[in-house]
Amino acid sequence: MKETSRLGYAILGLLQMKPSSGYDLRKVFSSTSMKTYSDSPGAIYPALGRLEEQGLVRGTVEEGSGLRRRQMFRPTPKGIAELRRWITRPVTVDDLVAGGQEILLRFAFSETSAGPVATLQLLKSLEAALQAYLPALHREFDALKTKAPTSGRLAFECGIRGYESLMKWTQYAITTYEASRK
Amino acid sequence: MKETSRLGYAILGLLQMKPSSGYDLRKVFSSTSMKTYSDSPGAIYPALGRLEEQGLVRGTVEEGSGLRRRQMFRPTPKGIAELRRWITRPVTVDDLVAGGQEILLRFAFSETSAGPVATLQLLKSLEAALQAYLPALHREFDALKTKAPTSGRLAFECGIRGYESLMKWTQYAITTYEASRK
DNA sequence: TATGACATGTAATCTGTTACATGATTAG
DNA sequence: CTAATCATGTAACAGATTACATGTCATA
Repeated sequence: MKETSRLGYAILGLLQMKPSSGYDLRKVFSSTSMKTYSDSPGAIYPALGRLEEQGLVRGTVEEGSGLRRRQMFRPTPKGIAELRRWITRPVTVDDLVAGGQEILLRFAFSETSAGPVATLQLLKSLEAALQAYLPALHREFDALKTKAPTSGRLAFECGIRGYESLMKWTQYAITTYEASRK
Repeated sequence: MKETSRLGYAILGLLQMKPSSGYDLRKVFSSTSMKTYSDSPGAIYPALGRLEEQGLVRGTVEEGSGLRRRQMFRPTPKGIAELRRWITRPVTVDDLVAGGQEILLRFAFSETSAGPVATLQLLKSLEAALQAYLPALHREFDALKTKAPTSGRLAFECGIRGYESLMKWTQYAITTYEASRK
């Protein structure tokens, strides 16, 4: 079985929070802060089709009296399990290099989909991955510092700051979660 | 003429700093911190081919005595002009939403390709875009704060912190640049 | 001489973008 | 009645991934 794309997981996560039609999903993606994902019908309807083929979601046409034709999608038990599997797998350095967007998506759905314990585990896993990655980045920066032009050096610093900011957020999120569990 | 992809500009920028073969480029992309871009031959060689078709680079086969067959690529004048055009165009909010990776790439090449004045302009443009975007993000956060679950709220905060960190870096970079110009 | 690194490429496939197409329903 | 919005899709295309294919050169 082929792997599910990031858009696929984003859709699966949204459906798990609230059954929706393709059009509903488009609205979510086009409204701010989820703009990273495409709101184009040419992306969403095929993605829904693939998820349905894989047995992760099921669509049912609504036939209310005066209602427009509208297909509501819901995750199947298999879809819910797959979503949880994706969310709870450990964070790797590759996940970080890829930009952290996927991790954030996993985190955003983790509470409703996998529960607070799993959420905390995800955060700890992220912290561990960052703790492993940051020193390597610093070493690389020290090596590059002398020979690169100013703009290259600053660009690298931007990346490092980004990861450091992510680390601070992670620790803040862990604290918040641990406080709310008491 | 079709638009050049991000990978295309990354290649163009690297070639402008140092003429390279496809294999050289793969090594740059596979070695740390440029891992965002694909180091697979199936991405790089076609990308080089497209750039050559568009007249932005030119490849010449090296025929040194005992050397292996090796094609070195260099940007053409047209390629250099196109790179500068891409670097110097103003930063939009859409650029920010897309994740800021493209902006960073533009910045990384800006000094060698467009000069320090253009680099400073790019940074100022980025600052302006952030100044326009951050208040909107905060408003959206306030609206979402009450109804979203903890994980959703925290995920949003992560995004905001990222942009704030980027803003601080931008201001730091501007200061650095202005100081070095004196 | 066989193994592994260097170096370049192609083919199948998947995903997403852009643009177009269709029809139902509601508001003015 | 007509325009806008709701709602769903398709078709052509571009770009990337994966896996495979090919051949050169150094070295053990």
